[in-house]
Amino acid sequence: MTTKRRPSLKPRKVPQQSRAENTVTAILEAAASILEIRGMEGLNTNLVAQRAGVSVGTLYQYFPNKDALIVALSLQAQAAFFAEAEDALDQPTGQTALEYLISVSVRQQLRRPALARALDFEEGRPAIAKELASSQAAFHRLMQEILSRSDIPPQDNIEIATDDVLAILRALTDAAGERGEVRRSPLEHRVSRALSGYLGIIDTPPVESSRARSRRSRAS
Amino acid sequence: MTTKRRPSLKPRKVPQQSRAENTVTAILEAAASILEIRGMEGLNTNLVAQRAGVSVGTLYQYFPNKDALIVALSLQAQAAFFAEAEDALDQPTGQTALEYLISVSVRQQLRRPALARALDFEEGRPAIAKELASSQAAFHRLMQEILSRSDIPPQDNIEIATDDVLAILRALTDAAGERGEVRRSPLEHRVSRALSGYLGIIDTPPVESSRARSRRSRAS
Amino acid sequence: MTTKRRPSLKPRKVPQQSRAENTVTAILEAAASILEIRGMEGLNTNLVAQRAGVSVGTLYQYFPNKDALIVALSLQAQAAFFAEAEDALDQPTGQTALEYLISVSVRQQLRRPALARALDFEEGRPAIAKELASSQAAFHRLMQEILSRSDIPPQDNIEIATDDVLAILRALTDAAGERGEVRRSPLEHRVSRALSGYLGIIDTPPVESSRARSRRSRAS
Amino acid sequence: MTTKRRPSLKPRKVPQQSRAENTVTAILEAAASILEIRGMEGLNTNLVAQRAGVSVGTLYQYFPNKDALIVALSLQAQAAFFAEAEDALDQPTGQTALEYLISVSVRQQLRRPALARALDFEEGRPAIAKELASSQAAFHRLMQEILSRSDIPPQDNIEIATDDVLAILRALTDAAGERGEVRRSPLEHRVSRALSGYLGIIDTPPVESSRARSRRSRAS
DNA sequence: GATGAATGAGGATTCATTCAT
DNA sequence: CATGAATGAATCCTCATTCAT
Repeated sequence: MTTKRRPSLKPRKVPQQSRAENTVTAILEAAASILEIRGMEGLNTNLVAQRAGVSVGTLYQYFPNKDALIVALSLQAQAAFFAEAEDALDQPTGQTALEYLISVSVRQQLRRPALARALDFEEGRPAIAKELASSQAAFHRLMQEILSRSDIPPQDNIEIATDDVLAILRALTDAAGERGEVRRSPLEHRVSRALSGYLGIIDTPPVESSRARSRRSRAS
Repeated sequence: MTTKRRPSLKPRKVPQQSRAENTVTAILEAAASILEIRGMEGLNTNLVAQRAGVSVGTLYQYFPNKDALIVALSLQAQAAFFAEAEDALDQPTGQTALEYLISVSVRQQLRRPALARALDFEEGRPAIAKELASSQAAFHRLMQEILSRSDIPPQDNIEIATDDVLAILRALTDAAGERGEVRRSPLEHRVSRALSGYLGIIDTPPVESSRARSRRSRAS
Repeated sequence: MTTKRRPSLKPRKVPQQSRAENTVTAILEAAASILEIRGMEGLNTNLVAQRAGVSVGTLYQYFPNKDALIVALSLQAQAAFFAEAEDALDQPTGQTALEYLISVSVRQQLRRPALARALDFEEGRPAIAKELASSQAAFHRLMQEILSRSDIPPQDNIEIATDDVLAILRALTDAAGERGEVRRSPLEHRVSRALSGYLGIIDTPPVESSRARSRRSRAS
Repeated sequence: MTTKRRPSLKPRKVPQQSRAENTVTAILEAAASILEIRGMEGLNTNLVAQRAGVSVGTLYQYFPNKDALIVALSLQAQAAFFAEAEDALDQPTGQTALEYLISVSVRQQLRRPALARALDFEEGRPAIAKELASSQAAFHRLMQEILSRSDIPPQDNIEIATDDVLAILRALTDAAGERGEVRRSPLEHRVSRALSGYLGIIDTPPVESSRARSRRSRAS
């Protein structure tokens, strides 16, 4: 007992041998799959270790506590997302960049929808959010940069707009995942419409008709 | 239009507060305030009982288990919401009905934002969701009825659209609550824009001014 | 996890029903006997609960953690000691008061020597010492008051002298307990000699005999 | 008198530091400093290894278990003490020998007071005491030899007297260390008074001045 | 009905120690 | 010999729930 400093949620030690790397991977995958199937309430460190084929002690060599598992999983997902998402900046216009981002988000979310939802959920917990702050900020910056492009109507409060856009993105993809949707394109459209409306992007008439047409045909 | 006036699902007001009624109220309020301040992890039945000034035994007299507390709290919030929300059906058009609903949602959410968020969060848990299914369905029906009005563009899949609209509504109000926003009007605008975009509602310029007027009067 | 305040070591709740009082007594006695026989390393909350014939949960109703058990045990011992020790102040002279105190200490220590030693030991741990500070201070004051009597040579630094006297008292009684001594009188003599020497008290020959006599009668 | 000069029980100095020797030294020093700063509860083999810059495996190469670390540390301290303490036997009288021993003890204790206290503490644990028995016995013999000198009043029970003298010595030096005292001379006086009193040594007034003188010269 | 004492399964975490490389 | 990854028994502690009074 005595004094107990609040343990950081960062990984405790970096694996230095390859077998250790495997161990970490196995632990994370075990945690992911439990989270997916049983949710946070079914997640306990002993089970994770068992499923990963290691002892609890080993788990704790790499993760200081249970929350650190969630953090690591989130970070992993975010890194995967970011790797693809950054390319959005190469898009010529804000609108295409936004579409790109939507597409990436949707793709990621529908890969392991249940996991993604569970993580979205957990990321809301203060203890976790705190740890992910910097990573989240990177997202925020990326999105904000896109929203600041000249072809996107200027927003009253860019910070809030960014937050909201991300919230809508998450809400719709989570809902789709929960529903068991698997087709990406319809979801992308719906997100796109909500965001366009939110941001005040007018569907330019000429473009609109052609795009709408193609959408209609694709949607069938 | 379609429907006129149906009996609400929940009593509009609680009858003369009997002793038992008082106890239940005290317990729920204790649970609510704990949920608000410490979140779900800080909520435990012993603490709730203590804060409510009753014994745990008494708590279990009224609530069969912990989840029942959450369910009751949600139900209570939903009843309060529904009491106001039903009037949306009296609105002449789908658009005004939607605006009305947005307004009610925002108002409710900003009353006790932290509590509302916590409940939104918990309602996602299967165990809870199951209990709330019928109440949620009522919402869903209400919203769907509005979205089916003739002045709102027909949606490809009305079920999904309804879900999505509710998801967006929740996402934006939760985000606002988390941010500490207190002014309703800006939030209502933002939600309105997102939903209009999602639903394909074109903001007809002339209508806009009249809408703004009505909104102002409602906001008083 | 989240935030974890350092729990106080004070009893968690005061028993309000008589059976609860019995429970607390049983827990403390169980802890005492384990401490006596197996020492601190053999002491664990599950074992204490089992030996007390209650569940762990019950133990934790009354003691916030393991250390709180030690604290309670120490406090109990100190209270017992104090009850007798205070009468030392009624003695006419500092020297007789000191003798009186020695006698009380020796008697207490030899009642349950192993327990007393274990507690003396644990009281040294910062976490415990902190909690006992005020109780210890009372001792300190009592002793200091005695050492300040006119028939005891003035000490260079009364604080240090008090500390030292207590340390010697404890050291010799602990050593005696460890050795398995059971006779009080020889131990009292030895302590008395050490303290007299430390304090610079000259054993006035005539007085000595009378003191010896009185001691003998008290010892019966 | 009785004994002249016997070979010390421990090598006076460690031979040429081989690599293994260095490792052992590093481990012990790491353990010592942890013990000093965090006490026994902060001491764990993994930490010791890390602080010593070696792997746990290596630590276990040299020390069969954790207690062996404590034992080694104690043995080391006792060897250092003994190296100086033996010379006490060269003193002409029992009283000067005792003074000499007090002086050595005080000096040792005040070098690393926190460590010394922690070790004194641990040495009380049966598991440790058992291992140290023979080394402790050497102390005991040394002290007993001194107490048996003709200028020291004969004790009722020489075994007990020896024990008690050592206990007082330890108690007062530990208390001083805890208090943060750094000056040796006042502490030596206090110990000396307590022991003289205990042993029945009369402070012969004329002798007193000469003793003070000799003490001063030693203290330089 | 109310009380609050008691329960005990469940889960987090530590750390001495072993062992494959 | 050294390394550091892995082990898992041991312990602490929580909290939903039950039950005697």
